[in-house]
Amino acid sequence: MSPRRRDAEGTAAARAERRAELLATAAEVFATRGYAATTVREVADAAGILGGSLYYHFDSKESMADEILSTFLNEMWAAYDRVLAADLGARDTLTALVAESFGCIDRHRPAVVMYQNESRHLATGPRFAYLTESRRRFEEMWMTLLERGVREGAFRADLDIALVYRFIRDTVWVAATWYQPGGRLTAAQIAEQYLAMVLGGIQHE
Amino acid sequence: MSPRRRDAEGTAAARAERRAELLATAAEVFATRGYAATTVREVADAAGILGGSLYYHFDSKESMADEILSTFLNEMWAAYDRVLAADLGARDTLTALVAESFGCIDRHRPAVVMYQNESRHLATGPRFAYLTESRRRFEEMWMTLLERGVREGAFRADLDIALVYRFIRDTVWVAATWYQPGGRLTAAQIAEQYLAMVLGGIQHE
Amino acid sequence: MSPRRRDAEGTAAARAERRAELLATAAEVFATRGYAATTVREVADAAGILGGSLYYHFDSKESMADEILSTFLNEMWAAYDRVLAADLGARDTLTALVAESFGCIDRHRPAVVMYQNESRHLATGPRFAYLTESRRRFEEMWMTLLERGVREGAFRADLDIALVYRFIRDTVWVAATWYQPGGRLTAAQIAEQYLAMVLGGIQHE
Amino acid sequence: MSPRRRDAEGTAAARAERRAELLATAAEVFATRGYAATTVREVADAAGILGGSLYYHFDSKESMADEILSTFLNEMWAAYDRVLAADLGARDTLTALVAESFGCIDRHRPAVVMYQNESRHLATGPRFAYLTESRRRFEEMWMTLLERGVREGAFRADLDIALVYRFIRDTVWVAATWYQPGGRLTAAQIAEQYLAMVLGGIQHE
DNA sequence: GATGAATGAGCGTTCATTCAT
DNA sequence: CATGAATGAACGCTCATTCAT
Repeated sequence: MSPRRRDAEGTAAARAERRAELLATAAEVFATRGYAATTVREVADAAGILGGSLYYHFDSKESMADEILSTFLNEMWAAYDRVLAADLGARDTLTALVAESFGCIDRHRPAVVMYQNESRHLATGPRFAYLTESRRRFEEMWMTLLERGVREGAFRADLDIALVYRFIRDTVWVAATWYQPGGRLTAAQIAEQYLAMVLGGIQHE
Repeated sequence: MSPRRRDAEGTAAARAERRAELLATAAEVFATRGYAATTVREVADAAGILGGSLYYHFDSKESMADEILSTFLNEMWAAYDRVLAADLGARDTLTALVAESFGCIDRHRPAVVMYQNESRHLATGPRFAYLTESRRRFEEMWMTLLERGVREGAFRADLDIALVYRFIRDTVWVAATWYQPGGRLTAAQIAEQYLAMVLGGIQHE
Repeated sequence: MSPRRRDAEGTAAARAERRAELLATAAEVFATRGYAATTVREVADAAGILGGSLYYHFDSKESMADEILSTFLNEMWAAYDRVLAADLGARDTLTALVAESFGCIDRHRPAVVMYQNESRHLATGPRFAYLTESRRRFEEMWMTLLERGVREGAFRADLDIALVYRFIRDTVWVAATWYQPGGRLTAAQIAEQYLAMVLGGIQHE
Repeated sequence: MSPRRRDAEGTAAARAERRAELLATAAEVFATRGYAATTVREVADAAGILGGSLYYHFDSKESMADEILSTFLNEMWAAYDRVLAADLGARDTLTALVAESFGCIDRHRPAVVMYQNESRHLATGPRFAYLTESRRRFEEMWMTLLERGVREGAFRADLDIALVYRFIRDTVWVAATWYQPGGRLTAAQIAEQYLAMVLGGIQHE
């Protein structure tokens, strides 16, 4: 590897790293204060630079949100696709999907919070069409799984499938709003408990 | 009762009715677009008047949010207090609370959505201290109930109580974001299904 | 005419009048300082209001430029079309067109200056496509007239027509940059002298 | 000449050449987009370097404009002074001045366009006082020439001298906005035609 | 000579709010 | 009660400029 090549890589890598740093900061602030209510100056303050300086790295406030959300969704779908490719039974697939979801919350908490709070509003712009598409695919995936589970006798047949879908979806993702990495419970422990509740109910038998 | 008195009451009643109308409109728009992203003009447009005219009825955009949220919370607590006063067993109390919660969603859907999306942000101002207080009381009420339920043998003892609390809280309230009055399922039917899931789990036994 | 009708008309008229006032001010400032170099606050200062207040009347800085230029061009073409409809000989048509042009300069001086200085730059946006179209029609009209004049024996045949076109076009319109309504010479007097020069040359015979 | 001396000269010459290159690029961009509307980055892009790098060569955007305009004006006045020193008759002086002017347009087209479009605006700063002074001298020179021409019987006496001055000035310089070096007509041919028009008029006798 | 990250003033624009009518 | 013109603070963003490397 020539020194020039190494330099170029070093520069590009440093740049990417800085972007990632700034995006992590921005995601944190957006998640805490809300995207619309957060000013670009607040993000910059949190990053220790001036408002205008953010525009050296990003085109716009919107493009920060875009990059934060798409990075998260890409990783989420990669994880989901691995689970689906494993071709497990309905119950085990559900278990694995919930576990992966909590893993995403663990690694992308601010992005998940943003997704919860802002996607409905952001999705109206053409730039965020992928949010709508992701939501559609997500619903499709879960509905298919739940229907299969009922067919296979793994899940109760007396429940409204669409309602169960929303029940699980909301239950899992809203956890991002209160989950704290490094808190009393790990993401895996929370996933385990959630699965116990969702599968078995909270009632003593 | 003198004619003057009656007039004054008529005027005051008309005024209150107009306020309520405007607040219902505002809540709808705030819930749809998000409080921060909604302009006063959008609220006024939806009400068929001009932006400035809202200020005859309300001090500020914030005071609209205040009135919307406090009206909802007051009614919610009145309903909860009636349930608690009935002194039922843990399981029946839980059932009644969930039913009442879905009733609130039915009657105050936009306010509940606002509460979900904005309360964290709004609660930072002193004017909205009651949001924090309500959240505290809510948690206290549910934790007490769940602990009692475990003690009484109504609920499973192997679950993390704090997690169950959040599980139920989120499950119930997030429903406001998709619930449509007059849709396929009534609020009561949704409540019933939710209770079936929460109590019994989705797994076929 | 009902009082309501009269009121509505009065309001609409007052509004249109205010717009016209503000546009006249804006045109003056744009012409003096240059469109790009003029800030919205400078326009507002000249109008005695605050920067933001302009946006009650206009969508954007660009829409002010648009309205100023299109108003001027519409009137100019109306005048030109009247001349062309009169079906005069080439010499008299040229005389009448030059006279009307100076009339436009007299009534729309700042707009003409803006057109001179900014149209090339503004015309790149789709909103100002009419500037390009007007320029095309203008050239076509003049070229046709000059060719006819040569054919009819009214104008010299030894000159490059395209050059004569530019000669006249520039000569006439650039006058807007120094013409002062109410100055030593009226627009009509300037037109007369210009015609004498253009038609007869400055050389003593 | 010592090697050191030769190196220094070589360096200084190379530096001056790079400056001239960059100024030519800058003038082109300023003329095309307008000085105020052109960003330093656009100039740098056109030169194939980064925005900040221009500041190694120039103090500021303004100093680029300064150097472009003063270089042009210095050369123009050198040419004019040569003409005036020849002590020709009024008609021949006018002919020579117009020819030299078109020569300037040929060699300094972007600078002339900038001068046309921006000098009024730039001249307000003290740094560009020479623009005002040049304009004054220019007017003085032409007015003196025209008055002499009328006295000598070379030019018509029935025209307003001040108007004739502006007529010629505008006619000549505005040509820079459409002249293309290497186009259908050379600068000398355009000058010839312009002189034919200005001196003899466009009318057939 | 040139880079690239940052600065900071200022821009066009928005919007909650006021108030004379 | 409502209008509509205006306010003024703040916003997202731009850009001439600086400077360590």
